[in-house]
Formats: sequence, C-alpha cells, structure tokens
Amino acid sequence: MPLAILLLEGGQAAQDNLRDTLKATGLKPRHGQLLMRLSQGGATSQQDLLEELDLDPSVLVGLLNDLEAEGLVERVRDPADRRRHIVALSDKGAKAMQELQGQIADVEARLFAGISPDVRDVLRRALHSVCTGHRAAKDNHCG
Amino acid sequence: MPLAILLLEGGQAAQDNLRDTLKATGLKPRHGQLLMRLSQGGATSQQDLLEELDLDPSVLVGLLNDLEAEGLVERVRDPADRRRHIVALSDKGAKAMQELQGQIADVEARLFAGISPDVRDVLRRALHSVCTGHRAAKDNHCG
DNA sequence: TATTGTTATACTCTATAACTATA
DNA sequence: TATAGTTATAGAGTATAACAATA
Repeated sequence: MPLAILLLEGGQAAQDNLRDTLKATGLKPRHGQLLMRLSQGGATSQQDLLEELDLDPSVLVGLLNDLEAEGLVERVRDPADRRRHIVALSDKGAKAMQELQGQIADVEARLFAGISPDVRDVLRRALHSVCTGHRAAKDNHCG
Repeated sequence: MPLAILLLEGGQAAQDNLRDTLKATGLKPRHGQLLMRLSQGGATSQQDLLEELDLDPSVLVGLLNDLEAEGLVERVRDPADRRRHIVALSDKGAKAMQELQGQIADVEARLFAGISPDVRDVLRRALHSVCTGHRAAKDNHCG
C-alpha cells in the first residue's frame, strides 16, 4: 500500500481517536490542534495562525469563537495595527492545557502502542518534514 | 508538538495533495483509497470492505456507485449468499489503476521529498501498525 | 429474527463571497 | 486601494435511521 494512502489512513485514525477522547470536554480535534499551537507558539495574530494551521479564515473564526466562549482564549486588538487581533491563551486556557496534554498523551499511547521511542522519534521528524514541506509548497502556489 | 497532532496534520497534508492530484480524474481521495484496496486485496463483499476501510455503509455505497458509473468497478451477487455483493475491479478499472498508481507515486514523491528510503520504510511499518491497531481497538469496542 | 445492502435525510464540516474596520 | 477579521450562506462530507431482499 502506498505511503501516501497509509498516511491518509493514519491521519484518520488519529482524528477518530482524538475525537473520542476529547468528546467529554466538548472540544474537537481542531480545537485541540489550535490550543496546542497557541500553547507552544505563544500569542500571534489570526493571520499567522492561518498560515501555520492551513485553514480557511472563516473556520478559524469559528474555532476561536468557541474557545473564547469557553474562556480558554482571549482576542485583543493589536495597538500597532488595529485591524489585527492578538490571540492568546487565557489563564483558564493555560490550566486547561494541562488536562488537554494529558488526554493527547493518552491518545498517543493508544495510537502508537507497540512502537518504540526510537521509531517514534523518527516518525516525529518525518511527519514534521512532511508538514513543513506541504506548507512551503502551498505558499509557493498561492503566495 | 505531540505525535498524535503531527499525524493529524500529516494526514491532512496527504489528503490535500491527493485531492489536488486526483482532481483531473474526477476521483477523490477516498475513491483512490478504495480502488487501491480492491487492486491489492482482490474481490470482496462490501461488508469486508467496510471493516477494512472503516467507513459508514452509506458512504461506501456512494463511493461504489460513483466507481460503477465510471465502469471501474463491478458488483455481482454472491451466488452462495444472495444478500452479498462481490465487488471487483473491472478491466477498465484495472487499466485505470496503472495511471492511478503513477499519480499516487507522484503524491508520495512530493509529500516525502527529502525523506530517505530507509526512513520511508520505517514510516510505512509504523503507519501500518497504527492503522492495524486502530481497527483492532474499534472492533473490540463495537463487535 | 438477523444480516446485507440501499435510500432518504439530517447533521457537521468546509469553502465562497460579501461585508466592516482599519491601514 | 489593500488587508484583518467577520458573517452569511452554499456546498461537500458524514452519520442516522428506515427500508427491501435474503438468510
């Protein structure tokens, strides 16, 4: 089976697993993905998030609305350019991240059971390369 | 970034890439995935395909309708159990597979550019393990 | 009564385009 | 005039439930 198809299927497995695990919290995989980015990358404009996460702007707005309604995220106008929103985790969001990271670790344990730490490391680097390359290719086409 | 999230994003990249590449043929990633299974696994009942591909029955029916309308796939009643459909590639479908495999190889080349054959092999085994494990876990819950 | 496959339908997710406000 | 973000809406994708045919 071609690697591209296997990756498609693996991604589906990850999505299913995340959906099940996060269901109790009311969050969906994309919320988790977005919170992770905010937790790791710090505060950024929505424009930057769009590039990093490769989403449609309207989708990002919806996700942020959900998270803001839960009080996990805050949007403040950038004083330097009042068109921009600076998006950041709230204190409540930072706390929620601890639980979230635990749940995502559970997903990882389930998903990659039977795969050694060494291989997981290789996997991590390879997937990072795939995602980076994909973003770069898209930027070349559209930007 | 957690491996589960990276896999989610990698799967998205694979899906995007497949969608773009297959657009000209009128096929979508799931059509390609299904054709690949049929090409490798030979003829099977729809029930078997459901287990392998982890889809909703109604989705599979739609995909098969599309492929049958294009003449790429044939459904025949199983004489041993007339409730079942045996699904198989047609001659036209087998020919189309050659082109499809080439296109999927192109996707793979783009997606995994900069990743060595050795690492690709590790990746292949790891993803296979992930998918197999995921299917097994689901069967335990629901079956 | 259970199973295979199908249909009809509702639900969710995503993409498109038009809009507001700032620059 | 262009950009950041938003909204409204249409379209694609997915899941649910009722159904016909066969076992």
